[in-house]
This record gives sequence, structure tokens and C-alpha cells, in this order.
Amino acid sequence: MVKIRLNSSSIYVFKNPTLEKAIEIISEAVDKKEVLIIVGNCRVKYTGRASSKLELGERILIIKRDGAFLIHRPGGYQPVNWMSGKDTIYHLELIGRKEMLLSMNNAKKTSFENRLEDPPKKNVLQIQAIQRSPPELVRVFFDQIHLLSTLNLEDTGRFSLYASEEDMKKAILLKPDLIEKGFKVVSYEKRTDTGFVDVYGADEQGRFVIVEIKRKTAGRAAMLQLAKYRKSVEMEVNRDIRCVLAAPKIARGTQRLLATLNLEFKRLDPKRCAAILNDEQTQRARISDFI
Amino acid sequence: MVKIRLNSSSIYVFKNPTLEKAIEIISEAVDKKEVLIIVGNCRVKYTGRASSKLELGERILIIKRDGAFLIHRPGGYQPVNWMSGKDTIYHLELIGRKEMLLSMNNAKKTSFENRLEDPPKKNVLQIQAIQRSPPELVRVFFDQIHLLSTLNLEDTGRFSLYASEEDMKKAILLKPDLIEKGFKVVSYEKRTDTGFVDVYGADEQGRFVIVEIKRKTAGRAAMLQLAKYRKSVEMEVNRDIRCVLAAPKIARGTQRLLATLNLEFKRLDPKRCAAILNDEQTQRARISDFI
DNA sequence: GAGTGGATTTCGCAT
DNA sequence: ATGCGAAGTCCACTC
Repeated sequence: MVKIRLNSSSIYVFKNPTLEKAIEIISEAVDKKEVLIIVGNCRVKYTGRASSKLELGERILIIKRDGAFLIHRPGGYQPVNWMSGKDTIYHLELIGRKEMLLSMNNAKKTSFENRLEDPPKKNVLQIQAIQRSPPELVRVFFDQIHLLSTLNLEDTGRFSLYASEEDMKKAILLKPDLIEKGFKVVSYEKRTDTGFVDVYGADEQGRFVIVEIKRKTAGRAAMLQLAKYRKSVEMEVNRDIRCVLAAPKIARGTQRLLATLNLEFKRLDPKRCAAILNDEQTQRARISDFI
Repeated sequence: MVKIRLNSSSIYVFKNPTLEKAIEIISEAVDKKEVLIIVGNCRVKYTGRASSKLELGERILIIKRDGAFLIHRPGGYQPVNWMSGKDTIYHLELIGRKEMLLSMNNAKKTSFENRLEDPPKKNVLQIQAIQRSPPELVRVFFDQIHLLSTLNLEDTGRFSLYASEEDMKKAILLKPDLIEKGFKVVSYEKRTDTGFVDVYGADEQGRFVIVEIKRKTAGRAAMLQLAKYRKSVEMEVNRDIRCVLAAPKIARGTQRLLATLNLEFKRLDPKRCAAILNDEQTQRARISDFI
């Protein structure tokens, strides 16, 4: 086992640590809320909202400083097993191989102990990630650890996501003209008895307008939903209302439905919304970009 | 820079490699479809279905052998940026710091070149992950790499997930009595003009039964959907049909709707389904567990 | 390629 | 806590 301390951040790398050494390092890292990367040969068992079993193989386990827990196989975007990290607590233990197999099969320990002749060799490292609510348990059984690294990462960088549906709404609030000249926002995310209206406003002539926003092609569902909103809002305010569907485009073959339901379509490009938010917000951000 | 070859699998670890060395190692690893772990100080820019920007900080980048690409911050369950790995290609480049900032701000290279006095120093490693469809691009700009590891992982272990809705369906196919005594499965996932019926069968008296399965509490939506299925199936077979909603429980306040729509509720515990699948399937699996 | 439905969905925000 | 809607949802599947 070789321990290397990297000079930059507090990054330690351990090559082929014994399981005894590994349990020590991992315990300390979890306590100190450091990020852990563990590469090794393991089995995984999960019980909770569903249950799963993953047989022996080499994987990457990441435990983050907030407790988030990810087991990644060598391929695929998603972790094969995980824990969100909210209220996740950890329990580490060295156990015997037979104990592990019994544990994986949920057999009772007593029946095992009855059959046991020699005390078990402690040759498997069990990592339990436990969550209270919803009750979930992931157990990883490492029989070999190839690589173990503890990381103290500094990451305060701001993350900004542009042109989500949320951002499109913000852009409309900033520039109501995106809907049409003279449009005024009255409120947004107005609750109706059937759901939400994205934006609620008035046009130049003072008529009520409800706006439904879609980031992507607006389809039949969005139109029917908007029509339903119209109904419930008209019941409330007791007058006619204009309905605008704001989206990059409408689905093929829905033109007629749009007309039938007396809805209006306003082309609204998510990227343009992103650009508007950029213009408004990034004057200061741009400076920090060049630091 | 220290290079360590671990004796077990083909695992290499590089401590504080220069960016020149790193680009070499990463290129080779991506070509050979090895798993890569890169820890370093970076910025990230994403454009595609949406767009995002992540400012400077220390993160973990994982590139898997199928091209899956994940950038993880020190906290949080989800990757902050990612690429699924389907048709993802990679482009690596050493660029100057100013070039990077201009690239991150989408400025035109020409305007940059006009302002440029000295040729830029190549002191940032850019990793581009590019996807064709939907068109997406993630760019990571490392100005320092703390830790770089290439992994050749062996992972053929089978993964089994129990008690998903799919498994509940399988359990019913194995033990139709779960629905009721004498129930017989005719087919499953039968297509109708409005959607799918989970299971389609006949009761003891030979009446048609359609079964809708929910892993979780069945609500209003499931009931309306099932009622819709009934209609379209009745149109087809031209006779009355029984509708059974199989779920662990129904939502509060939906009892009346259930009656109104003339649906029946059958309590079906996902865990019990999992146990049944276990009984049927794990006789052999248990043996392999003890290897 | 587009469309549909499920997911250990996750992640918000509302009540 | 619960419930609803959105997500760069992902994913498998059908058309």
C-alpha cells in the first residue's frame, strides 16, 4: 500500500490498501465530510422503494461530502445504485465472506452461526449507506480495493442554467413585449382549480390574457390544458379571456385544434429568452469571467 | 508528475500531470475506451437543449468506456453537467487562457485576434464532448489537473431490480391468483388505440378482465385511464368487461370515483411480487451467491 | 426519427 | 409530510 499526498489541495491517493487500512481512511473521510473515490471489486445490495442486487464486478464508488453516494459501472450515464445524500448516514464494517453472502441473501444470522465452525475471516469491507425517509439501504461489499482517494475539493463556482421553462417565464416578466406589444404582466403561476397558469396579464386593450409557456414544441396536451385553464379563469373573472400559447413551435397537425379551442400561438425561442436574461444579468457576470 | 501502475487491473494514476501530459493520457484512454477519472480545477460550458455555465472550481470528471461523461461537484447526487454517451465524440485541445474566456463567452475569434498582441500561452486543457442528436456540446476547461486515473475495469456482474411495475406484471403472469382465484392471463401489454393495458385476461366465469398495475398508490389518473381503456376494449370485443386496478392502495378520496367508474380494486404489494419472483427465480441464483 | 409511459425518477414549490 | 409539475429529465419501446 502506497500513500501519496498531493501538494495542491488535500488530496490523498492510496494504492491497493488493505481492507483494514481502507476502513480507517474511509471512516475518517466520511467524518470529515471529504469526497471519497473508491475503485474496487464489489457486490451491491439495495432495499428501499424497490430492491436490487448487483453481482461481483469492478466499479467506482463516490461518496460526496454531503453524503451523496454513487456507484458507477464502467459504462452508462446513470449510477447503478445510489443514495441522494439527504440524511444519509454511513456504517462501515469488516465482515467474513460467508457473513456477507448470508447478509446478501437476507438469511438470519443465527442460522449462519449454527452452521459456523470457525470464526469467519474478516475479508470483506461492507459500506452501508442508510437513509431514514424514505427508508432506504444500500450495502456495498468490497473484497478488494484497487484505488482509494480522499479529496478536499474547493468549489464555490456559480452554476447558471439558461432557457429552462422557468427562465422563459422570467424573460417574459422582464420583457413582456416578447408576448406582444403592450402586454402587461399581472401575475404569474396563478393557481386555478385545475392547475397553474404560467403568466397572467393584460393586453393593450385591457383584455385579460393567460399565457402558457412550453420550452419545446407545444402539443395537443398543452392546448387542452390551456383551454381548461381558460374555462376555470373565465368562471372566476366572469369575462372573455385571450389564451396565448408561447413556445418555439407547435406540433404538426395541431393547427386545427389551436383554432378550434380559440387559442393564439406566439413563437418564443428559448435561446432568445436566455439571451435576454444574459443581457439583463451578465453585465456584472462578464467581469468575473475575465478574472 | 508521478505515474503509478497498479498491479491488479490495468489502473494508472497520475499525480499533478502537466496539461501536455494529461492530453496525451486522456486521448489514449478515450481511444482505448478505458474509464477515466479526472480531478482538477475547471470551468464548464454547455449548449444544447438548454445552455449552462459553471464557473471555476474543483470537480471530478468521469468519462466512461462507452463515452458517458459526468462532471460531479463535491456535493449533490446529480452531475452538474453530463453527456449520455450515445454517439458522444471527444475533442481535446490545449488553448490559451484568453482563448478559453472568449470561447466561454461565445465571442468571435476574429475580435479576439484583433485585440491579441502576443500569441496565447497554451495553458488550459479543453475537453469537448459532442453529441449529434439531439445536438449537444459540453466543454470543460481545466487549468490544473490534480489527479488523473485511467481504469480498465472488469464488470460483468448481473444487475437485478425487483418489484418494479414490470416485475409486478411478471409476478401476475407467474401467479394469476394474485388478482383473484381462477383468473387467467390472456395477454399483456395489449395495445389499444388509446394506450396500453397492463394485463388482459379472463375470470372464472369467462368474463374479460383488464388489469392496470401501479407500483404505488393508484390515483384519479390511473382510474380515468383504466376507464378509458375499458371503453376502447369494449368497442373492440363488443361485450362487457371487468376492470381491476392492482396497486398497493388507492389514494384518499378516490373511493367514490372507483365506484362511479365501475372499477374494482385489488390490493397488490410490490414486495410480495418481488418475493414471488425470488421464489421462482433465485433457486439457482442462490447457488451463485455462495461462490 | 418521433411519440409514449415508467422511474429507487430527482428537484422544486405549493399546501 | 404530501402532492403536483417540470426536467438538458433518462430509458426502453413502438410506430
